[in-house]
Amino acid sequence: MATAGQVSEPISSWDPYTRGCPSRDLLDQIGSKWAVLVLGELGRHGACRFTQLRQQLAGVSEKMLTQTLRTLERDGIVARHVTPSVPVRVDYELTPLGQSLLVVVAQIKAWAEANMDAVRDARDAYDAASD
Amino acid sequence: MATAGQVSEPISSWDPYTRGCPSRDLLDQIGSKWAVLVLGELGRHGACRFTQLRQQLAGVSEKMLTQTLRTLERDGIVARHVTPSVPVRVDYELTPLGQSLLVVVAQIKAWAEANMDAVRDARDAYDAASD
DNA sequence: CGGGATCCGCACGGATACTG
DNA sequence: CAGTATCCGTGCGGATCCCG
Repeated sequence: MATAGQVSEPISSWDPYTRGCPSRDLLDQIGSKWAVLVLGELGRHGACRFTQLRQQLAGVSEKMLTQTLRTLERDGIVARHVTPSVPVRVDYELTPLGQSLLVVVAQIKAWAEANMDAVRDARDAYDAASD
Repeated sequence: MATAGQVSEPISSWDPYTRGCPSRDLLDQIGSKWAVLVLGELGRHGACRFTQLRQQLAGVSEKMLTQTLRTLERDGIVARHVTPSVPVRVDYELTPLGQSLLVVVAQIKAWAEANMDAVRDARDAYDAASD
């Protein structure tokens, strides 16, 4: 902050270490389980339909998928395209903003997959020491 | 499940798109708000004490900080060093595994900070259209 | 087909008080 | 100082029914 002359410049000092900073909630949103998986799927597949996503994210409830998509849409991360056919067709795809997020989010997913074994070993060791 | 004969094959096919896969919960853990902030702080500062972390993560409750640290410790991401002095001194620091995670996790935090403005604009536009 | 609405259990997450 | 223990509200998250 403190940079002078921000007449219409919204400062951008969004520090999530500050109490009540909105970037903290954004952090939680984009790091959430379902958001990461939705992002990843849309990144691979391009546009996807609701049911298609629902099947890929095995075990997700309709409610959570809808909620996740709504939030991502509201945040400008995914775009929602409605085709007014007889059975309505809805497609979701990443916005440019969403694609930039995908890059970083894909790495967390990759890390989780790659290091699951190491984490599992650490857990076993920890639990064994607790006895 | 249902795949017969997983005798001693550690496979490492930890696909979070699969229902019930443990990597899904790991994904949630490491992407959580407090975990990201703890990782970031330990990454900058090196070893930190409990109270120090508590002050940096403004607004975190003791319970959540303890819980976060415990989980990260169990997963082998942070190490807990106890110095048996009269007032007990406890320091937390990143393990090598934790440092590898820090690299990817720092990017989400950076993304959230960098794109908070764009997200806020998108939200305003979305909310305005909802009227 | 793609949700919106609703009910509900339960675990998350905060506040407080107490202990080694 | 660094937790643990406890109480408790809120909202997550699943299940179900129904509508456009």
